[in-house]
Amino acid sequence: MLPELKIQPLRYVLAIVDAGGFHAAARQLHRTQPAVSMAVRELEQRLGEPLFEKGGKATLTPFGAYCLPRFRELITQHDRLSRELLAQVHQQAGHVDMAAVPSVASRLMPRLLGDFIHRYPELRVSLQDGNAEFVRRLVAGGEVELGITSLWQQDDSLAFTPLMRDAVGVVCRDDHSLAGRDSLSWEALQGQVLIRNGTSRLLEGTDAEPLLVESAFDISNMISLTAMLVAGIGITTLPRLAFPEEYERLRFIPLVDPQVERELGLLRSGQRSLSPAAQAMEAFVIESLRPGAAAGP
Amino acid sequence: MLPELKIQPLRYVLAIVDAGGFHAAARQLHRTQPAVSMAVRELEQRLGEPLFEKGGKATLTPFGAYCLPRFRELITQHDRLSRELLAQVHQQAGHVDMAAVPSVASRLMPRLLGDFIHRYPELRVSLQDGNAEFVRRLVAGGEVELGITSLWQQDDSLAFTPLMRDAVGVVCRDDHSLAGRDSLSWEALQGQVLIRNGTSRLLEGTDAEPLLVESAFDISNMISLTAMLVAGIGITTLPRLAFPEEYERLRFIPLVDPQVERELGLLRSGQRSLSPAAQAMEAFVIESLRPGAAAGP
DNA sequence: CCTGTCGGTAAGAAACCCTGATCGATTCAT
DNA sequence: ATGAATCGATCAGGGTTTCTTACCGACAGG
Repeated sequence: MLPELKIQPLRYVLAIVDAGGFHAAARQLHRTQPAVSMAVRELEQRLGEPLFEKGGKATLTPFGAYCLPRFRELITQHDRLSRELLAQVHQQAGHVDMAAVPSVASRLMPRLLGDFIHRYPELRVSLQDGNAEFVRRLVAGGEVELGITSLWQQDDSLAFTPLMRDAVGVVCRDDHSLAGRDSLSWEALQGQVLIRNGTSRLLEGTDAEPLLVESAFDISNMISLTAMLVAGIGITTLPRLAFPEEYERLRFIPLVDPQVERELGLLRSGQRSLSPAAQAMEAFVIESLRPGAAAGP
Repeated sequence: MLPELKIQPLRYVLAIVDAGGFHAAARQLHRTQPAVSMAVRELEQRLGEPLFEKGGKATLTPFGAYCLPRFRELITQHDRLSRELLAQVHQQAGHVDMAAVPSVASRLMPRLLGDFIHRYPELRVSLQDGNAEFVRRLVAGGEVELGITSLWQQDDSLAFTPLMRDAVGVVCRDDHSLAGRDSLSWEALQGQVLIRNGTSRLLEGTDAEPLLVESAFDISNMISLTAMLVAGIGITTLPRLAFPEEYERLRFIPLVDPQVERELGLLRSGQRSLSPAAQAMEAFVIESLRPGAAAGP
């Protein structure tokens, strides 16, 4: 029912009008004159009405004059779309939705995102933060394309690229009896008031696991946790990156027996592919946080 | 530089998404499945980025999801244009600019335009009126597509289709000495106070030409002319159609010696072709005002 | 394990679009 | 006038695009 208008013949019509003839148009279109003639005639009989007068010169019919601005409009919209998609593909435009665990979001991302938007000034980034499970769920559900987190359980539908290892240590106030140590073994912590937090599960399955059953509190909120530590109510364990260095009275002492680490990495969907902007972000993150390592599956 | 997006592959993408698969889409597009697959792949490599995930099912990539509404938008605009142009061609939409001499405009056009818009309810008409020279100039200059007028001088660049002959007669007040006659010869008018008007040139070149030199007035405005006639100041000659029948005191007496007629017809540009709407009007006018005559060159 | 459905691939056929040569008409200069 | 130049139209042909037919491998459900 509806005739399919192809873009190119419409361009020919515009060219004929503003070049003032079929020959001149053909020249500027890098086509031969018959190509232009035939394309126009094809278009005319598809519309069922001539666009140019038959006699001699290239003059628009009234119908042609009616069509002209509309052709121009459709071509403009086509070109706008084409340009826009190309910009997306070439990472000169676009948007990345991502998520990270709080320690990464607050300690690594500010610098990283600053560098990123310096490298890709046209791209936009949205960052959410939440615990590892939250990040995993956002990535798995497609609500964000990338997550930076530690991986608890294996998931075939998600792809995890390790970026860095983050050692767990003990955090206490500077006047605590352990505060002067360079390193600790788990036995030294026995009998201490241990405050559990969201990262304490890292100790599960290690020699230090017995400590967890002794812990009196379980505080997931970081502000509350630091408040309790500063108040000298107890001690806790945290990965190095999660240790809030802005509190002068808190000390971080590495745990060496057992050595416990979390592995931070980039999480993405295993089946869904990435938008061009997210591809740029993925490569940028890997390059930034894993210096001297090539990307690989 | 810019890739040319053809409309059809975009349609394929939409169909794949809302049919939920390549096979189903191919069915509803009346194509085979490989045709759809290949068209999509062609589009993908033209964009430089896949639209659908590779593995198994037909799932959009994030880039594909980004493209989808934009494809839909471009297709919508294409179809809107296509539909609109088709409506123009099929005379289901459009606009006719035309002009007519005052007698035609006031006596024939109201009825004719009423019938026309009843026949073509979607079309719109603009009508200007003015003397024959004015009408001719509008048509020649392309400001209107059609004129209904009498033709003074031949003009190769204009096409004139005769519609009706309009006999000239004498107009006088009902108490005038000639008012009772059924017909008149020019000699009977000698010695009368003759008022010239815009149509008096019709008498030039006829036996009645001597009357013109006797005329005391030359009044082009119709209101003024009728006022003078009603006041009994003189008589005039007018074509039948230009005789203002709404004035009860005025009489029209046919001039039979010589028989003078003007030929009213449809005027259009000889080189410029007509818009579809104007074509409809042209045919309608010819059919309405020249009953029982087929259209000719 | 077989079977139906999915999408991808290969080869040939049809349609499409372009080129090169040529034509008739018009215009312009001689 | 008449010949040259330029205009757009036309036609045969070949190269590309885009379809169809036939077949493949992957996967899911009975």
